[in-house]
Parts: sequence; structure tokens; C-alpha cells
Amino acid sequence: MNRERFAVEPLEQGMSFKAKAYQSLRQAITQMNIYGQSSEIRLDERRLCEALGVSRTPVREAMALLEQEGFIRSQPRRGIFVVRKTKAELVEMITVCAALEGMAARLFVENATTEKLELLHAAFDKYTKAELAEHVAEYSDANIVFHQSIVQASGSSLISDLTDRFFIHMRAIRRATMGLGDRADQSIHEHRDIIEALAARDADLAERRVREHTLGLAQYVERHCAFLD
Amino acid sequence: MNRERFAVEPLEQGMSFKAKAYQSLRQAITQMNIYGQSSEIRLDERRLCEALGVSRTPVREAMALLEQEGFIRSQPRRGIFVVRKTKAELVEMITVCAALEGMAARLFVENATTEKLELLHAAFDKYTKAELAEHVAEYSDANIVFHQSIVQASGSSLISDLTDRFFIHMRAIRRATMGLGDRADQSIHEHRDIIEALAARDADLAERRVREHTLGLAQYVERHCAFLD
DNA sequence: ATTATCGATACGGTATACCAGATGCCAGAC
DNA sequence: GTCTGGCATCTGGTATACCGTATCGATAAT
Repeated sequence: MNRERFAVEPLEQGMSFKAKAYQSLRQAITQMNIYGQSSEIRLDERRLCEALGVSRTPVREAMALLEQEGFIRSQPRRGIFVVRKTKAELVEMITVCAALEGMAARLFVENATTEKLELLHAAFDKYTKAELAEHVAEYSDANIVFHQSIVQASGSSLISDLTDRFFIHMRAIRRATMGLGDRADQSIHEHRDIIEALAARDADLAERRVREHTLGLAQYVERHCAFLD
Repeated sequence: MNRERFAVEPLEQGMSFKAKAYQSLRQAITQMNIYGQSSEIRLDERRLCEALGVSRTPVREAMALLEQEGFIRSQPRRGIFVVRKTKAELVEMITVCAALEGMAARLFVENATTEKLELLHAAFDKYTKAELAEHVAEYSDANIVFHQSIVQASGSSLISDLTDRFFIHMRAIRRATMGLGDRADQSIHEHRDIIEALAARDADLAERRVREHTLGLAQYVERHCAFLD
């Protein structure tokens, strides 16, 4: 029998409603300006169900996942709310991020190809341009893209998954603060230094610079984001 | 109305069945010797339900959480299986662990009290004794306790949560390998050095030693655990 | 007019019913 | 004996019904 002839694609409908609901909800939370509005944001389970066109069960399971990831909080017989991290929690998250990104830089040096370095350079350039244009939103996104580039180039999907969770909140914070102050300039210099260390294949230096760079953000939030809490 | 008189305890039955099921299942997975048996371990949803005395819904929600954490894998209409991490995944996990523990050591130095250092010393002593007694299981547990001590002393519950997930697999691996080789002696020395750096309040040194110590475990698994996969 | 109480309602938690697909056994053809 | 096709059955995914409780408004008592 000729198997090659009938090589159909594996029918990738495998995604369950639960997975779809999860992606949809997470996407919605990512887009939403969490720290912008003052009142707590409540999610209506049944309303979401009819919006998604599925029953409560898959939506509830998706919500359970989001709750475990720390995006939402469920109060029995009260409602489901999008969580607003406290300042301390954000600092903690960014600190963990610093550790992970530092390790990512280390891994990057160990098994980085030149083309990956090229990609990073590209991300950096885009970042710089975005800053020059003073489009804050683009700047913020490009900033995150830069960080994600390092993480992804490290080849560790585990680090990637973990940092993605944090970036959602960091992006939200950025969107809320907007007042970047002098962090933008400093950031650019630090990013340049990081690329330099990566290009030089200096694992220790790269890790230290990445770590300190991100810890700098933690300090920034610690000092200037008193409006949280 | 005198409210103090009737101050009964807050009726800590607030835990939902879902949470109970989650704890129970996680506990079961932790205890089980994942890498010991050759065949895949399957979980029967309905059997578990009747064992726990609840319906499928809370059990399924608990399983969804465990699946997201990477402990189990659900194949539609096939079954639910306890995942056996590949060697690469384990190495990745341990690498992330190294980054997190390194950061924990750094935080430890920054805000460690002397009493916390005492606790760490105690953990180390227990660890040493366990090794001397050559009770492998105790040795392994004490080893993990040592690592957890640093993490908990860092004060970051986020790091604690993340590493806990990994320790379950690392413990399972330890149980399966058993042949400790010369890692035990080396471990002890490295632990001693770590405590020394922590006591000296040298953040950089402590972080580096912790990181390299755990990365050493990653290398060990990489080299000597070919039986995985 | 204010407050207390009761009930309607809404929400999350749980149980259960149903569905579609996968497995495995068994009968029947060769 | 081997292989194939179909049926019984099992399993996870989904929908839905039900329950207890918190919220909130209406009504009644003061």
C-alpha cells in the first residue's frame, strides 16, 4: 500500500473547548488595562459562556487554570475578579524574572547561533527606533520583545512559559505608569551592554547584566509605584 | 450583642472539594515512585471519584490544574497518565531551579536574620547525619530540605511555589537512581561552602555557589541518567 | 423616615446525564 | 491460523440540572 499518497494532515482539531476558552480568556486579560480602572473587574461566568458559545464546564476549567496562574481570583458566591497584584507581589515577580532571564542569557551564550544574535540585534534596533519615535506603547512592547528574544533564544521553553506569565503583568504596569522617566534611556544603554556581553560569549557578564537590568526594574517599581496597593 | 463570646473558629471547612481533590492527587503523585515502574501509570477518573467520595467535576478541575503544572497528561478518550519527564525536561527543570535558588540565596543574604541562618545550619547538620547513617531515602529528603530551607528563608513565596513543583520530580529521580556515586560527598562540601557564603553575607558568592551546585546536579542527570527517555 | 426582616435572585460549587471517539473482543471470511 | 469488520464498552469532554449561600431590594414595623 502506498502510504505516501494518502498522507493527510493529522486533523489538528484536537483543541478542546477548554483550551479555546483558556486562550480566549487569557488573551482578554492580557489586552485589558488591569491597573487602569479603579474598581475591581468582575467576570461573569455565565455571560462568558454565552459569549464563547460553550457551556459552563469548559469555561470553569479554563478559569481554574487562570486562577492557579494568578490572573484571576474566585470568591465563592461573590464573583470572579481579575487580580491586581500588589506592589510587593510585582516586585517579587520581577525579581524571579531577573533570575530566569539571567539564566536564559547564560544558556544563550552556551548554545547561541549567530543568527539568533542577529535576531536580537534586530529586536534591539526596533526597540531603539520605537523609543526615538517616542511612542510609548510601542516602546513598551518592543522592550518586552527584547526580553522575550533572549528568553526564546535560550532554548528553554520552561523559562519561556514562566516569564510569559510575568510579562502580562509587567506590560500592564507599563501601560499604567506610562511616565517612563529616565528609565528609557538607561534601558537602552543596558540593553546595548547586554547584547555586547552576549556577542562576546561572556556568560557570567551577560547573566549579571541581564539580572541587574531586570532587578533595576524591580527597584523602579518598588520606588515609584506607590500608587499600587 | 457580645460577639467575642461566640468567637468560634472560622470553620475551616471552606476548602472546596476541588481543592481537597487537588491536594489529595498531588500528594499521591508525590509519594508514588514515578520512574520506578516501566509501564505508564494511568489514572482512572471515575475510580478516583468514588475513592474520594465526590463527583467527577471537582476531580476533573483538580486534574486540569495538575495537568497545567505538568504532573499529568490527558489524552482525550485515551486516559490520564502520570507524566514521566524526559531527561532533557528534567535538566531544564533543574537549570531553572538553579537560577531560582541562586536568586533565593541572594535574597537570603539581603534580608536574612541570624535565626534563619541557624535553621539552615540545623538542616545541614541533619543532612550530614543522614548521609553518615547512609540511609539513602533520608539523605535525599534531607538534601531537599536543605534546598527548601534556603528558598523559604529568602522570603519569596513565588520562588517557593515554583521550586516545590520541581522538587517532586527531583525527588522521584533521586529515588530511582539511588546510586548516588560520589555526589553525596561532593554535595556536602558544596552545601558547607554555601552556608559559609551565606553566613559571610556575600550575595554574589552565595548565588554563584548555589547556582553551580544545582547546575552540577543538572550535569549529573545529563550524564548518568541515560536510562530516562 | 428609618430600620429590620424576609424573600427573590444570582452566583459559584457540585452532581449527573449524555455524547463521540478509542479500544478490545469476537465472529466470520479466507 | 490470520486477518478484518463490527459491536460492546469504556473514557474523557461537554451540557445541564440542582443546591446552598450571599446580595439586594421590598415591605413592614417602629
